[in-house]
Amino acid sequence: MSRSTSSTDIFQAIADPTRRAILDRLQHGEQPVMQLAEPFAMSLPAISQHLQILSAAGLVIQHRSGRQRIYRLNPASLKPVSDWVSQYEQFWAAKLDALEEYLEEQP
Amino acid sequence: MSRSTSSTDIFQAIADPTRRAILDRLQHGEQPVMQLAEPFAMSLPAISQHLQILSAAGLVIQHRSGRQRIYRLNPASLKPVSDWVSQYEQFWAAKLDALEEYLEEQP
DNA sequence: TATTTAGTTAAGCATTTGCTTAATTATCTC
DNA sequence: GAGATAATTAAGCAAATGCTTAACTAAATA
Repeated sequence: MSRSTSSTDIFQAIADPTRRAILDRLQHGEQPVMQLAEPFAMSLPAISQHLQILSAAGLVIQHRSGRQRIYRLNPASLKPVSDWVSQYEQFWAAKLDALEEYLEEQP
Repeated sequence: MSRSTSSTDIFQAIADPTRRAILDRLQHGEQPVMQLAEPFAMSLPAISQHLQILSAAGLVIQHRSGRQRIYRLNPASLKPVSDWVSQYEQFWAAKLDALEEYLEEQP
């Protein structure tokens, strides 16, 4: 069965909590795999696999430095998610506006 | 093996393209299941299961009207996603600012 | 009351996912 | 060159996921 989800789907990539945690860590600057893996209770290959998925989605960029692989955040690739969710922000903002208006009309 | 992903995880809920499409459709107003299912090339139980996942994540709210189940968007429950992604918006905004500055400094 | 309509629940199945350990590649250091 | 270090690739496995069809529940209608 082949569902339409491409393997580089961004929404799929950020669905996993470990991968989001990796991205969060990368906010404090680029890091080699060893250092990235440090807080997680799983094997290095597991982290490596997560990094491949993040790479495929364009969320991280990699370069080599000696025998280390340095991973860096590529935050602009989150734009599709940002755009998608901002549609709904309007919805709840509209709701809050309506509440404000109502409160102001009260004596 | 029990991964830490709770069954009501919002990021997991919006990872599936069909579920995002359902949410998108609900932007135009609340709808019964039949109507929601109409554009999708899958069985009604499949849609029903997707709606259960969206419900569990708090993304939709349901009420009954006769024999119909009316589903309505609950957009505020997307806030965790919005908050998470907005951290990264700062990153790419900062990058664009830096680019602007650079361009202004050019002769 | 019998039937149709709207939807869910149950059971089953193939694929995908997230991990593991073992083997491999590449670089650095002695 | 022989190890040690950093990381990936390969193979395999249990659990989760996204569907399916069949059976069920509940409300409307003839």
